[in-house]
Amino acid sequence: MNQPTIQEAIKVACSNCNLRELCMPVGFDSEDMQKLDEVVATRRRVKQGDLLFANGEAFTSLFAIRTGFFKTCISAADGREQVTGFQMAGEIIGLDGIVSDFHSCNAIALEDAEVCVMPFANIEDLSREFPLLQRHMHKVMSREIVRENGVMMLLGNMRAEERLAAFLLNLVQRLHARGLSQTEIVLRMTREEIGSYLGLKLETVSRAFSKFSDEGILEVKQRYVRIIDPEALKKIFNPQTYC
Amino acid sequence: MNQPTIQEAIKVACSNCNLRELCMPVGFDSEDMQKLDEVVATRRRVKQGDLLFANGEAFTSLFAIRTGFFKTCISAADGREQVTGFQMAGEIIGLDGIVSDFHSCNAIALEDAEVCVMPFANIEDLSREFPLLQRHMHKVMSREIVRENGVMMLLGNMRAEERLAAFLLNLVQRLHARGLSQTEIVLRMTREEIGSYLGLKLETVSRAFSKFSDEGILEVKQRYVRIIDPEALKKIFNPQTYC
DNA sequence: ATCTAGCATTGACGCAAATCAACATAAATG
DNA sequence: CATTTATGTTGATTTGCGTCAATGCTAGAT
Repeated sequence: MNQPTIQEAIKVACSNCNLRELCMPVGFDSEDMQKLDEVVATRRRVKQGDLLFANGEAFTSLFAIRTGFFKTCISAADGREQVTGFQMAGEIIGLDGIVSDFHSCNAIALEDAEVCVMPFANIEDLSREFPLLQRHMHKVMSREIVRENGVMMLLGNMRAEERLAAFLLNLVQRLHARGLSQTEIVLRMTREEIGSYLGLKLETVSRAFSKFSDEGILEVKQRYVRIIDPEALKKIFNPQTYC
Repeated sequence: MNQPTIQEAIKVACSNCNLRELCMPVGFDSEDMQKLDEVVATRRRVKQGDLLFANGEAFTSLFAIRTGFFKTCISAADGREQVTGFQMAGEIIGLDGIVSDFHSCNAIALEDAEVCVMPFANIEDLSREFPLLQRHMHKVMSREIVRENGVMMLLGNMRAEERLAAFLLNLVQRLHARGLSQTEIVLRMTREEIGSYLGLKLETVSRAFSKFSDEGILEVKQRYVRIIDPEALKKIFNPQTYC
């Protein structure tokens, strides 16, 4: 689990990457885009279940996910775990490490994955040269702060079914932005991992899925989920908007 | 409540500010420090109960707190509120606005306060010029991400008394870093605001205070709190570290 | 000094989710 | 193929916190 994953010295180019609009700022001419390719040093493959980085590990790079699906989690001294996020293609992972030069969470691949390794020194150097990149990085970090604010609302104020509805709506929205279905999901995480993220036990997550299924809102077959009635889901997520 | 607070055109200098080590990077020579003063455009006073900025308001500036105490909170469509943080002197507030150019939370002064207005354009311009400032801003944002990760652990995994213990320990630690007592606090927020931050109802917060008081861990008189037994508090916050 | 409004404390009771437990299903392995 | 292991579902019961309600405390207003 903890052995270093293979560093692959394949030079890759953001300029040719179909995920560029997700990871990188827009508005560059092709000449600047060439220079921007320098943020990515290498790619790295991470097998399902393996760590991309671990709590306590030295921070050197951010990672842009090319393929695959990750979870980040922190654990208390007594072993309790909290999943702090699920990350998919085009998203940036590793921001937690900047403040102390050490990572403060574990990033684990939930399926075989490939990431672009972006040494943070490169990012900072190029950010000083390219205001568009600087702005982009600021937005990436601010977006993460705002996302976590939303999770706090979820954990502090919502009941189990509201949390699951919010989670599913967020997930399909992000998948849809990547060209996937708005209604069909194959979950990459277990009920326990969903529960950890949502501050619930796995049984409660399972029951909420079953309830939604009984009510005709979802079709659920283990990891496969189809949203039959998205409006009903939105109504559960935020009742007041609809009543 | 919502009328704009007075913009004061007092030119102030970070170079002479006793909070500089909290807000600003260290390691500048006096010449660079002069240029760095340009990040702060003006100061602004905010009265107790008034908004520093509001959800939906255009984002233009970050704010460094000179004096006073703030809360930030978000509210759902149905009125449920979540306090996302409490901020004190030397801390930076407003990072939520960067991603969308609009603030996504309310920042409310819990006591009369004064802030340094730092137009974000100034920060970005000077960050390109001064790597130390650039690094500092990245750390400020990363620190906020890591803080929120910790709050997620709190909200997702901990019981009421653990949450309150964690909250109090965090508060005294930050106050102590500002030269105040490690053991005595005068809370700036109500039981309801503490509860909102911790995902609890005000009655539960009050009961936890009373329990700690009964057990001889705290002395509690309304907003005044004295920590009699810090070790016991740490033990509650994280049992496994001590057993 | 007295009144008032906002905040805090405490008790009784109810409920949503946790816990405990049994079983079902699917994927992994020999 | 059968067997093991991980994951998921469902039911019965418990419990920690929420809800509702009454009362107390304190600061500021008059």
